[in-house]
Amino acid sequence: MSDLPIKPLRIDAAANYIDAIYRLTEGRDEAATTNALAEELGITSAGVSIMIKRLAAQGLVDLTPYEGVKLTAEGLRRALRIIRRHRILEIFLVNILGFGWHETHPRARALERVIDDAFEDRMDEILGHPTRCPHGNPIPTRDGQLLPLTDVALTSVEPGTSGTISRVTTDDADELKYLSSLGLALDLPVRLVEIAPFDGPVAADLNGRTVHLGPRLADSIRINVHENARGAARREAAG
Amino acid sequence: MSDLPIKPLRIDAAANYIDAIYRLTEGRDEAATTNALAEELGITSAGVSIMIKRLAAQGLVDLTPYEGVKLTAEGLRRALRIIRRHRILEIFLVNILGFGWHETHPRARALERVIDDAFEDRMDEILGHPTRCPHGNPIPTRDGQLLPLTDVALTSVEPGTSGTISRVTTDDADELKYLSSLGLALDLPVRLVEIAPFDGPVAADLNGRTVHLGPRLADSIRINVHENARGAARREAAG
DNA sequence: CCGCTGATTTAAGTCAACTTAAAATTTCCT
DNA sequence: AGGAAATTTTAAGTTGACTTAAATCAGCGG
Repeated sequence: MSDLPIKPLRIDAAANYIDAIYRLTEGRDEAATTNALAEELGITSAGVSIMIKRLAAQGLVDLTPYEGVKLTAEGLRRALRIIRRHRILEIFLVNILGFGWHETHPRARALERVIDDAFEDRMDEILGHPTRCPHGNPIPTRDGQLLPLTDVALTSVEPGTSGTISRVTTDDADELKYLSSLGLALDLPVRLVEIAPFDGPVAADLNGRTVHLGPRLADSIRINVHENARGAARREAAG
Repeated sequence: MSDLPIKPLRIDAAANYIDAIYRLTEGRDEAATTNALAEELGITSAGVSIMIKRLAAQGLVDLTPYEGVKLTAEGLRRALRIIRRHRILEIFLVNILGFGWHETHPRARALERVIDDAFEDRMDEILGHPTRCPHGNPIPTRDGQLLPLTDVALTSVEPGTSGTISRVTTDDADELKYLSSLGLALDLPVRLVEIAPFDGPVAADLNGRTVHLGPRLADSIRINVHENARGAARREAAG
């Protein structure tokens, strides 16, 4: 009649921070600032300040006071374990449970900190070892390897450039829902038509139909440029 | 980039208590004592004493000081919601994820307090609206109905009585593992051969083979007695 | 290079859910 | 019924993860 006491009733808060720091520093090489973390985690900067000191003491982050934090090798290892779990869960929620790609994020977030390795492995196997999440983000391997991304922002290429939708970088449910209502999905062919000036709308040819997106939303769309594309990417992929 | 803040970093402790109280009072009509709860939850009786007062203030339990607690109607409703979630999760873990029946309990326990109604409904649907968990316990309906059990303890029938294994009431992984290693599974035909005196071993014919079990373990096996059984049940089903 | 602004850190307090130790209550035994 | 033993409750302290308010620091504009 006895089970595991489920002793720690509080969820490992460190994982929350590690995870947030990873998201904030992903790609760009800068440190995550206290304020940015506070915003991301929805708590005050004072709280963050205290907590990151504890993380630093545990060797999970490198802390430069009044500067910000970066993950240490160990911190990064942990972050990638969580990211892997998160993304596999997202695929699981979509492929097995039948949720839409806009319904996965908070659920995966809640689940990722209670499942164990065996659970992760079963999902991975059932799903056929997926390599990316429903939004196109690559899934780190168990030992923390992450495929380098070759995609670029839709808004970073010359008008006329065509490619394939590789990734969507927003987590926002409403935005994702709207995008799929436009018929947008991974691996669809897309061609940038025009970017209106002064933060104007972005026109793109999506699988034959022309859609118009606000600049912020367009920015979250990543594409792999076709080999024979007419225009060239203006800059490298970001975040 | 923002998600739900996952604000309450602490898991709803009340659910833990409700759940434990249900398990302790299931079947028998007595109140759950402070000590029993403390044992079940792995905390001190002092802590339980404080907490159940809070639960009482919330109208979830009826508290008689120095006596114990019983669930109120509302408390029972909540307990049954958790139990339902738990048992559906167990089926899910076995049927979809491929875990053994001894590997489900702690995992379902961890998961049951982070999934939402939609998740529960998807599982229920995918599983074809199962009516019992892998250990044979009935699954409450969404509105808290629970099928009355008609099974009795294997150790409560006259030697010679035959029936079908309906349920196993232990949660212990090792015990469950051992039972399945003996070839025991739900719905198998079984016949009580003999109960040795002085808390002696219990001999049973299990699907043709005779197995010998310690009295405690045998006690956790429930059977539905065959209509044409030679012996009659000695007492009603318990716990 | 002085001072102001905004970001960051420290200090001190809160809250839930515990803990240990002591006090109160019930139960059991003769 | 009387008193020891067991159980339960109260009191007071601890812990983790916050909070608000005050103090400190970086960085730049003039």
